Amino acid sequence: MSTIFIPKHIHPTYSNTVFNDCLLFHDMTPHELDRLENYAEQSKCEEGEYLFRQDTPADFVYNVISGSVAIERIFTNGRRQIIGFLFPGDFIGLTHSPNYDCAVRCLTKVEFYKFSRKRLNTLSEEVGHLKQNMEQIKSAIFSRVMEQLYVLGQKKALERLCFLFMQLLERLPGARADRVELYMSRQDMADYLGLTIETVSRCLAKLKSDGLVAFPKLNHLQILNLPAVSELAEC
Amino acid sequence: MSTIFIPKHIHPTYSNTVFNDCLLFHDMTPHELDRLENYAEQSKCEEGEYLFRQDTPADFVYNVISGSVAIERIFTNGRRQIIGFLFPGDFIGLTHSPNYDCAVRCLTKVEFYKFSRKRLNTLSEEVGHLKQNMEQIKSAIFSRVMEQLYVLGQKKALERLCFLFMQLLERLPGARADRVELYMSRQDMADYLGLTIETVSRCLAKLKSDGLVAFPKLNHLQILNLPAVSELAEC
DNA sequence: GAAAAATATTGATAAATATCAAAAACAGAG
DNA sequence: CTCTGTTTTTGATATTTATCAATATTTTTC
Repeated sequence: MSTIFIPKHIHPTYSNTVFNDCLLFHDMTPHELDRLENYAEQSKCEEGEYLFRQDTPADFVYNVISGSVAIERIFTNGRRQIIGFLFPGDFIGLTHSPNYDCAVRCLTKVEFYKFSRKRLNTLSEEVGHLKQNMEQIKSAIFSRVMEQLYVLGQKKALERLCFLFMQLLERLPGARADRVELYMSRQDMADYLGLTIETVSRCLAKLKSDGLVAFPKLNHLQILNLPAVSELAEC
Repeated sequence: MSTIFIPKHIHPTYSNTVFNDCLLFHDMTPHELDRLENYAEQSKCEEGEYLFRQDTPADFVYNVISGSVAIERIFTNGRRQIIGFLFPGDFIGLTHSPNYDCAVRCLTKVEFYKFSRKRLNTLSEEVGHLKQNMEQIKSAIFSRVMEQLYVLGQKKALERLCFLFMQLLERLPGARADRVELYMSRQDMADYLGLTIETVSRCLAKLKSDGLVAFPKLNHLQILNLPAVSELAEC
């Protein structure tokens, strides 16, 4: 598996124990959660910084507490493709390879928990739920990447953007149709969707003039006509 | 994880035990291989038939002995995206989800080994190598899918075709630059590369007229200028 | 082996997107 | 608040790819 962990995630409540409600730690007993908590180290990273770089030792697994990151893959010719965006609750780094095969860049200030991958693996041998949950997360991630293949292979620019919007609406904790915060730049959107920044900009203009969306602020998206945007995204 | 298993694979020699040299069964003792052999059931499937369909119970893992298959994913609107092609030595069906998330269609007559997924999982608990190898295969597959994201997101039609050719050259057992058998139709190539059949056809014509490739027969590709094709594929 | 069916190629044109260039909007520093 | 640098938008045009239609080739059937 890879470094990317993008589970379909219901926003965790970190109230009691830091891991409650989090998909990876679902169904675990209080005792098990306590043990896990001992393994976690909380830390943070500033906007623009990298959590880790491609081809460096994959020693840690991360769980995003707050903020957003972009998963980037650099290719031989130096160009990059953004593989996905991750948000609070999402996991990063559950790869099997010795090195990370992607880089992770912070789009905002990011708070996260950091686990030793080795320890997490050891623990997963002992705690049945943990292991099963890890597998489930991987399944979900792979499923999402396959959907993205379809998006890049078959959809038009406008549809790709709507797809991104729907994805953000579903995955950003606290997002509502009238308030979706876009943490990434237009260039990031372009690199994610396989478009140029100009095409992204023009599609946004079109969606605006058609009354499907509005931008009270540059990075604050309002979806005015959800059925229409959803329809374009599915198509 | 998903149903797709596309290990970077050195053609297995099925001479002594059927599993020798096969990535999944690498480093296993003769005793372990014997045990595994008991779990395998050999079978075959005709061209055009499906090994399995999307959203059906994922009860078996397959290992291709001979022939080629296409991994297809059908989306809500009924359109399909080909996720990848599999060849001798490749594994299919090592998903974690209860159902397959892709369909597998035979491009040719296909011979394969069939394992009960449950049994394979049980065995992987006991045989360290097996489990590790399974993880490694998944890593490789995921890595490949990410590369494909880049291909669909960034490359032009001509480059995508060259990418496919290089992939076939590397992965088809026995393929050489002057003899790459294309088991898929032009439509399959198009659905894999996110193009139309006409664009595929025109790109082939261009590559031919530029002297980079030749087609002694419709599905028999000769790469005449390997550096040039490789260059286009990387780019 | 000839006819029919399926698949692939080619042509003309339209649509979508990229490219290059300039203007506008925005964000941060002082 | 104003200046400066960056990001975004818009405009004009070129390139790429899709679409629709016709022809050619290959495969299948009898």
